[in-house]
Amino acid sequence: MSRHPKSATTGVDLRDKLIAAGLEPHLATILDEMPAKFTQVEPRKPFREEGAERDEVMFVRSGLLCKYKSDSSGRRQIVALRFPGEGILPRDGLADYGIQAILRSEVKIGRAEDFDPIVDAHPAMQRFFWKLIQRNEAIGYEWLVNCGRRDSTARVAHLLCETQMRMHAGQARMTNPFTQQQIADITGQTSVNVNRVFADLERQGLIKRRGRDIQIPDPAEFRRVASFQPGYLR
Amino acid sequence: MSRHPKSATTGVDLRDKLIAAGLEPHLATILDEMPAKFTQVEPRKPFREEGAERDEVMFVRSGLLCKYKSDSSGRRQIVALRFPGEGILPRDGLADYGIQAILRSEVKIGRAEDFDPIVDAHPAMQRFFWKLIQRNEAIGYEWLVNCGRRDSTARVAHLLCETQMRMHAGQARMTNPFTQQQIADITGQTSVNVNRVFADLERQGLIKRRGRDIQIPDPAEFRRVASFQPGYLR
DNA sequence: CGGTTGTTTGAACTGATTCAATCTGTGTGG
DNA sequence: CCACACAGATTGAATCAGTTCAAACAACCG
Repeated sequence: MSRHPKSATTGVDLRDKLIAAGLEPHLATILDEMPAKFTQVEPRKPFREEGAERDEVMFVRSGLLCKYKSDSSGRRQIVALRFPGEGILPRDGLADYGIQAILRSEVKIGRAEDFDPIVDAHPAMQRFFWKLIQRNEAIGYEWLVNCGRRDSTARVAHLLCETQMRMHAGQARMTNPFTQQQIADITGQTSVNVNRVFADLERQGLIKRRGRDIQIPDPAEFRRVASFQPGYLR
Repeated sequence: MSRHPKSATTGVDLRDKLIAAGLEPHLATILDEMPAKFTQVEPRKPFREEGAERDEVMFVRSGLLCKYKSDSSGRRQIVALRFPGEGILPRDGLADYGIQAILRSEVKIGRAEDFDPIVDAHPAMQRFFWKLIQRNEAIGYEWLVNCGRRDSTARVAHLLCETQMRMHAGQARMTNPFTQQQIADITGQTSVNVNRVFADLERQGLIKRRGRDIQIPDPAEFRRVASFQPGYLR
């Protein structure tokens, strides 16, 4: 099975992406022309640490980033994902989470001091980011339900469904971008158990695997098992 | 043991609270004078349902509100709390969560159509709410770590520590506003187990209980057990 | 080829759930 | 003031889902 899948995700044009998400074209242009640099972020290497200054805006052009926190006992929890077209807004003060790449990613990084005045000057842009924040909030709530109330099978299946949507993949197949350890870090389990869940899902005929490629013969049934209701992704 | 503690939480002056949280006085006044009505919200009664329109701003004056979601199997997860002085911002479209009172609460409710123009007109107010949103985001991330990575004892202890801070109580004692069922709904457990955790904590001398009143003989040790780092609350 | 990362499997263990029963305050109506 | 209903807390026993530890295996990379 392929262990290191090529970053299959195609790079997106950020400006188009922002427009598709509802931002007016002329505002998207302003954002696009904001001084910024594109950076390659490698998986498994430290990128932004917990407790560091976070005075940057970041937009993911390709790949996949995660925000993570570590408990005092060192156990890691991934608390959010950022797919291509999504971003991480600056916050003042020290960030309580770190950032890492799940797949090799291209990230556009701008400074808060350039970003903030732009947003201040355009109420429409404000409203736009407001909505994005609310979407992220809704996803966070859904993750809490996932961790707190669903069994391990549903947790993994739900993550796959959400990932599928956020990658804009079809419902019948997808390429799983995560290692089993990362799925464990997202769903609050151990990698050993995630492995068993995958085996179970396959045994039940809910998925077929070929390396990281996953076929879903009956998407409706799969979503039922995952108790996945895509509404929260808007 | 007292079963129905009087809503011990004192009502706060919302304007003062907003100023204390960093909003400039003249902006606080504007918000304060926004058309709005005060409502009594009773615990355990439905207040705002999942999937309903959510075109209101709400500020908690006294008591305690929660946002909750239900899984398809009907299991309930509380995904956020709102203490006095905190608020719930409007979102466009249907909300994916319901709202209920944990304690009898007084809530100031305004319409989004009154609130939005005010925020649009004042970048400083924008920045203010931006920060509040980021605080809520940080709390959400911490809850994910709590549910995903800590054992049941730490989960309950952590919730108590956070509650203590957000209620502005001292570190050596507090009045627990939750039923054990609600703690279970927050920490992703069953009420039976929460009960056992409380018994354990007491047996270990980490807390002393008298009804809903909790004494914490050694706050530093308690926070260690909870792996509570208050930084995320700012 | 050797090193590294990720996946798979087994066996033993344990923390938490489930189900069911009991107990204890509180408030209500007679 | 008592009887009753009710919400919430407590406890026990059986069960089970998920962890832990350890080892083996597979795929890719330089």
